[in-house]
Amino acid sequence: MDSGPGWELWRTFGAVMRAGSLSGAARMLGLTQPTAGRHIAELEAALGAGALFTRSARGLQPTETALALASESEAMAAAAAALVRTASAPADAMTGVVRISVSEVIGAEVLPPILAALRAQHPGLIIELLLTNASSDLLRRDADLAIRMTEPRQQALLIKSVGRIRLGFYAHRDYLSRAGSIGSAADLERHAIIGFDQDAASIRSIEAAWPDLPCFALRTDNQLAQLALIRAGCGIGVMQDPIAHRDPALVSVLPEDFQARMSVWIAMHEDLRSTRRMRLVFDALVSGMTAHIKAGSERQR
Amino acid sequence: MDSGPGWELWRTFGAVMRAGSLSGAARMLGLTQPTAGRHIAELEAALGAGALFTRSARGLQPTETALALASESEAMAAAAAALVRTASAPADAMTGVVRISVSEVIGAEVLPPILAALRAQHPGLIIELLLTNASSDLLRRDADLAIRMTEPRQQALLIKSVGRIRLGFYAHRDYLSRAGSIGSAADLERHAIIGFDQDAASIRSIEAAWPDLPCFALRTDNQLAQLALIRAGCGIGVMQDPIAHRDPALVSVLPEDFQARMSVWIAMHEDLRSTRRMRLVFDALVSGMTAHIKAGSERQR
DNA sequence: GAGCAGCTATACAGAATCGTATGGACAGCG
DNA sequence: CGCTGTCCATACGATTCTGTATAGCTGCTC
Repeated sequence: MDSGPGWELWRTFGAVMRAGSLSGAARMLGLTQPTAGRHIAELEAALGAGALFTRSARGLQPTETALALASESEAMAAAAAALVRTASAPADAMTGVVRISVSEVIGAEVLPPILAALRAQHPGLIIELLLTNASSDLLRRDADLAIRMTEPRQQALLIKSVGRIRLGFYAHRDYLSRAGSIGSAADLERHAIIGFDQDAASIRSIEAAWPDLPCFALRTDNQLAQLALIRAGCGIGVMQDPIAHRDPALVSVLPEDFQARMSVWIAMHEDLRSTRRMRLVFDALVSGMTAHIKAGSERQR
Repeated sequence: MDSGPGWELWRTFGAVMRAGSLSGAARMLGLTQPTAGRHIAELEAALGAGALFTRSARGLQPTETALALASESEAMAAAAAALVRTASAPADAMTGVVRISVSEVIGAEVLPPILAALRAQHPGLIIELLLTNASSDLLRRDADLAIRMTEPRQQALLIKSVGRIRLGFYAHRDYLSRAGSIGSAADLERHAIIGFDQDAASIRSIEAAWPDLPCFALRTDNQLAQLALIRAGCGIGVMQDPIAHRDPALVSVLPEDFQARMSVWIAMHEDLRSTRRMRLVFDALVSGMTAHIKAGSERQR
């Protein structure tokens, strides 16, 4: 039985794909360039599917065959990383690594206090935050846990719905006193709206929710920057109610005309159920996010 | 940057998990027992999460920590196997390995002629058939393509619906002439019904479709055995119309009272789109299954 | 209880792998 | 144009890893 080429070869293959050169890959992995070169040569010989790369003096360029392997190679790397995480502590311990995938806003604005409380109780926990708006793959184990705004419809995932976050338009009161307050939606024409730049999906969802919105005056795809712009009094933008309500200087704009809700789920791979720290963090995220959503329904005093 | 333990160590870890012993794992991988033992020891040292196995004179028993790693380890092995498959030929060639996951009935009764025609056109294709009724994981790449009877609701999958297969009750004419023909559903009480033994999901779906069915007289979870029993004249059972119609000796029983439809999808991982042979087999499955379903709507002559 | 079969652990020699050192090629820059 | 930085390919010595051989343990069978 031929069990294929050595797995170490696949590791350097992945590194070469990402680095674009043997030397770069060797630096990544703590090897030397000749070793990386030997690995690739051995891999090509073992596969017998022709060359994987075309060598040049400024690096290795992947052939079509190598490109077809790219995503699968990353999946293997993700699996290896997940193994290391899961094995970072005994399964029944409250120590070790947990990797959480969340959106930028949640990760920067909502999670820190939740995680702080969690780590105060369990100092051995190590949290890795993967801040990305593109939903990374839980099944592929790019992360152990995830907070999702779209319902994960996949088997093999442990899912808990925690409610819906209210969204609204907000502006700093200094901005409003400067640019003039707003009585009706028609007044928005005179105002600076903060929105997205190129993120087509977000733009479309905003347009779907509020079709008669004037076009964005300030554009960025970075949602944290949007929040900062609002707080700095640059204009009017979309904000989660619970986040806005923390700052008394932020004023809700046309709360009747512009509101939306965003459902929130916490998801975890089923296999992690028996790993105690994963379950612990899962429960902490559920209760923390529930509290966060609840805070949004109360106005600041 | 510490990039974790060597991937080869994970490979022997997986083998030890499956074999239950160092010696068995070594035989699987073409290594020797001392090497396997060294690998595990090195892995335990590298992870620092305590022992992965408790050694005994009759093998290695996984600890809870090791059990938590089992499924992820298999995912890594699946990724490695998928890499070997994808790299078994140049991406633009019509040769190489394609692994298909299908149900036992489809795999044994429907696919063979489709695959025969395909291989006649492209002799370089190597087909691996994974016959399992439990839907294996496409995202985890246990297989490259799959024929599914439930709609795959996952991103990153290329899905094509090919229609619905009609199901009905059938019996061999010899059986009916021996046991008496059937005029109404009440007559079924006197007859031998072929059905499932322990497969709770299948039993429930049958009961949902035909609530007033007498209990099964002949039981097996192996659907191929069910077909064989029907063909041998043992009794009445559920059969796909297109399969039944091939054999003039099979007679439809109460076609008005007992009928159902089973939707069929062909699914493939998105990443394989650019691999030409995968696309080829995908298209062949689509057209082949479409033809199969169409054949079910015509009675045999 | 002796014998057998299966397993793990250890010692040591051989083989495969790796790193160092070097040469050659190419692109960017002053 | 020459210099520099980066890259790949090759040769050779050192290290690491692997396999063989052996001892010890356990459970089963006769």
